[in-house]
Amino acid sequence: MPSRSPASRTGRPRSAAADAAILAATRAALVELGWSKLTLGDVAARAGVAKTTLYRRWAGKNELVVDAVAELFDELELPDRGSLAADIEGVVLQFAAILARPEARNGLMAVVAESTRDDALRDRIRTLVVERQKRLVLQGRARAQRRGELPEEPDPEEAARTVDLIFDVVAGAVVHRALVSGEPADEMWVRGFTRVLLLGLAGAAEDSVDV
Amino acid sequence: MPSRSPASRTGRPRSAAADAAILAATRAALVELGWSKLTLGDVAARAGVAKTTLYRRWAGKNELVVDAVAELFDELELPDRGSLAADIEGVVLQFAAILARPEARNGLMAVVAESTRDDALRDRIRTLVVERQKRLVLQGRARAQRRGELPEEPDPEEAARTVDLIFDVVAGAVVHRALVSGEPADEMWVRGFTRVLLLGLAGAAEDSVDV
DNA sequence: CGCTTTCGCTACGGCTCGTAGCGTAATGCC
DNA sequence: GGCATTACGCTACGAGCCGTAGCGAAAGCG
Repeated sequence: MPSRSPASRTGRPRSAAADAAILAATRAALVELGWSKLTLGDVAARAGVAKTTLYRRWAGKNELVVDAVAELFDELELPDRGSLAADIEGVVLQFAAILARPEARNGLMAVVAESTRDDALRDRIRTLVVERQKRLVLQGRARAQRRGELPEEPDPEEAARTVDLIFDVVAGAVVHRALVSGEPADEMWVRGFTRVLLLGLAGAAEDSVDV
Repeated sequence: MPSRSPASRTGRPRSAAADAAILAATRAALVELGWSKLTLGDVAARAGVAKTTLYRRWAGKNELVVDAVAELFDELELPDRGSLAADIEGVVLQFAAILARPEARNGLMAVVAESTRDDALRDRIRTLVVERQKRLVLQGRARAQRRGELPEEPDPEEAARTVDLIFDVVAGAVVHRALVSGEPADEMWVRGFTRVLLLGLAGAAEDSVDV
């Protein structure tokens, strides 16, 4: 996902291997050095690439790290586990596993912080990371509605608001657990979370319903 | 909250006014420059203080920004609004208002990202920012239990897990809405969120209960 | 008054940044 | 094959920030 050259069909093509090497080197540098101490010169050296090559493809550190981290979220899937609760638990555990990796924790939050002052960066994150996650919410919700576990929402605007809300609650809770509270979102936590999400605070405490 | 000098009762005392000026200058610099372009030299110049003075009090950029941002959360309170739902809505709106300020958005996420590689910084954030917020959850929960809106939880370990869960859900959702989705956590959103939190996904869609 | 600590100022080596310049390598088109 | 075009590796550079040292002056305390 480096910055595309404007449709040039002639000349030497860019090395796809270099792209992969640079992104992998970026993740490795994130693990070892963290965001603030990561330098583009170091990344280039790790990737076995000249610094100038790196600058020809990415505008700066922010864009590079977004692309490097975004690849981590490619593996996210939503297999049908039979019930809404099981689907949620499955995808949340996947999400938590990604956030447990140091390159994700470190890089993701940093670029999100930077994106509050950079609209282009915000769009990049939205396209490469956020939208892919949100698609899972849409998918799981539609599936639950087919099962009759969630009511249909005729108004499309209202439905969009609901999806956004669910997404912020789910993704926000997992991220906060992993990064701010700094404790693992393990199976026990995910069960409790799913229970609250489906039944609410009062309902979750009751022993009667098994999820 | 700068690094304390080891109990020296003699000599020239540190200027408290300088502390306040430095923290205010840090917030101003966060607004104008953002985290990555903020330099300690610039902060010192804004505060009308020598750069060396700044380094005598704070170990580095991370610690300084944590302290500067932490002050923003001092105003958080939990007035009794009569019901759990109203209490939640009130405190969430306060929290959202703080996160709407650019110095909070920008600085907070950046130091959280850095804290994934710095245990001392993580503790600092926990003490100065997170614990104060969590106290509100404890307080609101106890109040709701007195009202009979939430069940008592005899096992203290279980109760602690519940409080942690609620905290991650509430704070995480608001932060994610404000910073990742990048849309305001306004009254309409907060109402929808509170509804889901109390009633769960299925229950929130029903029209029968007014919260 | 002396003792102690802080303060402002200047200066410094070291690091990273992002770019420019050059020669070379790899492709498409004729 | 020759040519135009683009990517690549390498070197070098001015600029900016970092964090620290050293100094004299200022502000408290007994």
